[in-house]
Amino acid sequence: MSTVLVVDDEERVQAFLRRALVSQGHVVLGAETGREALDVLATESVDLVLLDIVMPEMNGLQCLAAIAEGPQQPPVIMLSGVSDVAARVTALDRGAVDFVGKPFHLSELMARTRRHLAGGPRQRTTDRYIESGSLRLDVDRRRAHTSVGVTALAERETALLAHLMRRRGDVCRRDELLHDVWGLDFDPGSNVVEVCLRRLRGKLEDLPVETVRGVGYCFVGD
Amino acid sequence: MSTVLVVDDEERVQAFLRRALVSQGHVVLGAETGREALDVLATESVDLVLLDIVMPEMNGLQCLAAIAEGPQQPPVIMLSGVSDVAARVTALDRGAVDFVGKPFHLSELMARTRRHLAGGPRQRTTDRYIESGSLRLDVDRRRAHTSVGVTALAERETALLAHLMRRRGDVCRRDELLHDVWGLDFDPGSNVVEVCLRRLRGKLEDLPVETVRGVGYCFVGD
DNA sequence: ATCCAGCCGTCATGAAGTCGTCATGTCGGA
DNA sequence: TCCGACATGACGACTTCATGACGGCTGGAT
Repeated sequence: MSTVLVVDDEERVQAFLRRALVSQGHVVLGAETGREALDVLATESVDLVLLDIVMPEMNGLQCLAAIAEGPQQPPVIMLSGVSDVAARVTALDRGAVDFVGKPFHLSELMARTRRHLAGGPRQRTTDRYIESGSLRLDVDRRRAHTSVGVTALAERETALLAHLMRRRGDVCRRDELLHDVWGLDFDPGSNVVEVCLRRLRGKLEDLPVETVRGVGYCFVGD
Repeated sequence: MSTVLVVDDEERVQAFLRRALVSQGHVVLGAETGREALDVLATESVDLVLLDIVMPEMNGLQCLAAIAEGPQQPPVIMLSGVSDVAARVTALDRGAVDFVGKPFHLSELMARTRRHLAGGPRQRTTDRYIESGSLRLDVDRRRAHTSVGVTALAERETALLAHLMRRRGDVCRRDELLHDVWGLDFDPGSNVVEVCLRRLRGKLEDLPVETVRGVGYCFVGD
């Protein structure tokens, strides 16, 4: 996956972050001082740096500046126990991509980590909702909001509707749907697609999906 | 879902931000001048303001000061094309909760938007209470205050509910909960999560937590 | 030390939801 | 009219979740 460098002089924080990052599938490098961090960056390819501000010898802000001069400039997320606004501004000004105060919630830090790693597994947050006219699909929660009300959808139904809505106006061929929604590269010889769409139509009154005989289906929203 | 007011005199920036925010499920109001923004704030309920600094007529800093005098004081995130440190410090000193330089990464701005709409980590880390609708969780004393009364919760129950409430609106995956609430990086092969949630549901009538089959749970309070 | 109450993980079992398949009905086009 | 494609309703295997019960454990009170 990706390589993350954790720079913190506290042993426990190091271990804590390492565990969390490893469990997310990342390779984790550690450094206990700014200088050590720069050494690592000089030799290892790093995709993201988590950098504590308060450290002995060379503090995080100095280290951040040094990283900006170095051979590679991975994104840096600053960690800090102080909620000092000035430090935060300085850090962001000097090129840190994000700033997280300690104590932090692990999930939040992990979310930010994912966000700043190129093509992270959770870029999907941007298309959580798909809208068209009066219909809004919440892909995460699998709910369709219509003018009538809110309807819960099954996973497969959500995937199918999301696909059709993302390609609104285009005709989605049957084999395309089988490939993208069902992950099948062949025709199962049954009418799965029709049945799934039928269930959608049953749940959502006036679903703007029309049948293109012999080809597939087309979402015709706004 | 929240209401966000975007104040920027540039048409393109407005549209750009509007699209991004709508896709996150927010209601978006627009204003092209500071005065217009104040008018909106006088009549509409707004949860967050994105405010450009450089504007004709009344600039962002003046507008910020005026907002602080107004009927409601929603959090304000300042946007600015200038990288002037002084402007940033001034803005933050005058009560802006965050400062983002243009050009900005959309994902970063959205992250900060979400953060400040969710109640902000500045308070969150120290916040003893987590509230949502008629439900209030006292994290320290492990008590849930509802419209019915006060209920004592166990430690694990409190941690789970706190996590779900902090991420209200988001679907919390099972493995995420195991990681953040139980500290497990692997699946114990049992139904701990379900059982713990069951105990919460047993103690708190009408707990607004819905299950997303095959994924996890989602707190759906206002 | 002993007992008791609450916490919390595990398990067995039942209920509910998911989803592919099939049989049959219906419709459109040549 | 006939054929093929789609619509529809039902069924059942399967997965996942909800639920109640059990027991080890711990900390406080007796």
